[in-house]
Formats: sequence, C-alpha cells, structure tokens
Amino acid sequence: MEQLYKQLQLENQLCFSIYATSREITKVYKPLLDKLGVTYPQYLALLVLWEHETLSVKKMGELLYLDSGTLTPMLKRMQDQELVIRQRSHEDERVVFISLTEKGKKLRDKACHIPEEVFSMTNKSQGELEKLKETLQGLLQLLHTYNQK
Amino acid sequence: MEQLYKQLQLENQLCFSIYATSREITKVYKPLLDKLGVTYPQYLALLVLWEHETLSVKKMGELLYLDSGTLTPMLKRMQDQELVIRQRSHEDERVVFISLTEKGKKLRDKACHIPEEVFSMTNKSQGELEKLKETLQGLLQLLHTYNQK
DNA sequence: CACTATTTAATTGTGTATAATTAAATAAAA
DNA sequence: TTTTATTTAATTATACACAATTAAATAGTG
Repeated sequence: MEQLYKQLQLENQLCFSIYATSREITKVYKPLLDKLGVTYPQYLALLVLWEHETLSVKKMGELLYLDSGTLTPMLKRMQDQELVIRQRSHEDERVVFISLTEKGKKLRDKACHIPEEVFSMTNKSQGELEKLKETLQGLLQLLHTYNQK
Repeated sequence: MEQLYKQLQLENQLCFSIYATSREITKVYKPLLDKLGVTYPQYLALLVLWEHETLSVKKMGELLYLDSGTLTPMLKRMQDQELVIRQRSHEDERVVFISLTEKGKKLRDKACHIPEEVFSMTNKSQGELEKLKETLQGLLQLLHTYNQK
C-alpha cells in the first residue's frame, strides 16, 4: 500500500506538471495578448484563422480540440469585437463558417513578434523546446485517439 | 514576414501542444474520477490533502498553483460532498484550514489504482514519461518564477 | 498606542471547458 | 418517398480559472 500511496504524490504526477505548466504559460502570454485585446484561447482561434482564412465551427473544433460549447460563445465574443464574421452555409444550413474581418487579419502583424518574445524568456534552446513539442504532440495524438473510442 | 508568419502556425506552438494535451488528459481521468465522484481539479486537491492531512488555503494554492478565487468555491463544493472540513484558525482568523473527513480519507484507497491505469494506456515506458515530467517541472518552475516578478 | 502596511480569504465579474440535450438539416435505407 | 439515422451548432447546466476588489486581521513602525 505504501508503494501505491507513493504513486499518488503530486510530485509524481505527469498530469499535474502538464496541467500547471499550461496555466503558467497562459499567464506568460497574458500581457502580450492584452495589447491585442484577446484572451489566450481566442489567440489560438486566430492562429488557425490566419492560416485557413475561413473555417466551419466543426473544423475549428477539430484543429483546436474544442467543441461547440466552448467555441460558439467564444466566437460570438470575437464577433462582438469585430474580429470575425459568422455566417451559415447556404449549401448546408447546419454549418456555420467563421472568417476574419479586416481588423482580425491586421492583428496578425501585431502578433508576429509574440512567439519570439515567449521563446526568449525561457532560456531554453530551440532544439530542446522543439523536442518537447514533438513529444507532447505524440502524446496528444495518442490520448485523443483513446478519448475518441 | 513569411518567416514570422510561419512562427504563428498552430503546428509550431509548444504552448498549444501543452494546452491541448492537458485537456485530453483530463478526459482520460474523467471516467476513473467519476467513480470517486470528484472532478480532476478536486482530485489534485485530494492528492495534496492525502499527503499533508491539513493545509491552509494559501498553502494549497502554492502547491497547486491556484488562487483563492478557484479554491474557495471548489473547497466549498467538496465540503458539501463531505470530503473536507473548512475551519478558521484560532491563532490567526484570516487563515482557513482544510482537512479531510473520514470519507475523504477513505477515497485514497479507491484512487490507488488510478496512476497505474492511466500509465498503462499510454504504451510509453516509465522512463520516457518520467523524463517528460522532469522536463515540464523545470519549465514550470521557470515560468512560475517569471510570473511572480 | 495609533497608524500604516501586509497578509489572507472571500467576493465579483468575465471567460473558458465540457457533458448532455435540443433542434434543424441532410443523407441513407426500406 | 416516408422513415430512420447521422451530422452539425446551439443551448443549458456545472465547474473551473483568474484579475481585481473587498474586508478582516495581524504585524510593524514611529
């Protein structure tokens, strides 16, 4: 039982180190994103829209691993800020397409320097962070596949 | 500019791989924690209480990297479920001590097998996950120190 | 001792997250 | 072609997260 209890120590939880690190990362981004007037999840939404121009809510959810319960209200807030436009498809009335306004497109140039700023504060090598990212992407795929079943 | 735009691709964001992985991990824990009747953040709170028996809200926040705006309502819900007891210190009336009820203590034995169950589904080696954990703990410390300034 | 600063939780307001349900539309099958 | 199943967003309810403020208590200073 001692051994089993030891497995329950916070110190030994990989899950916690990921969970806490994720939240600390959000805090690092906060002052940078405040300048753009967006939150961290909204920034992620912008990343995929800058890459794809127009996306359905479903496709955005697949890319960001988020569902409509999260995306719908978030995208409505972004529409209120005039960052995105939401419009139903004519071919299939169930589908809602999200696209960027001019204001949303312009934010890209203000965001350009953010990755570099965040990287520089870590004092880690590019290679080390790259490797960590790939390890996590592998784990992410594995867990996501498992959760789909 | 092309190079700068490339840095904004979702695929290149370490932050996103951590963010998304963290949420997928929570989903893996969900069915296991449902059996105990707790959420994932509540499970983390139980982990530190199983280790420390009694903790102030402040100390719990330090251990879990959470503030009172998150902990206070969560601990009240856990009190409603009769998992914890909240009582103010006599020496310092500002301090609230959290301790486990018998029911809360007993959950430990039901939780014992969870780490093993989660580990087994990953198909990763113990060493690989251990190394990932240590890398993230280092990053967590670094970011947390930065965010404190 | 009075006054100020600090510490600690609680509260408030906003913004995610996710499970579960609903509703509308399309596609597939009998 | 009616019926059935599936797909897609939206909605609802619950539970975090965190910034900012408040309030109470303690500690420190002159």
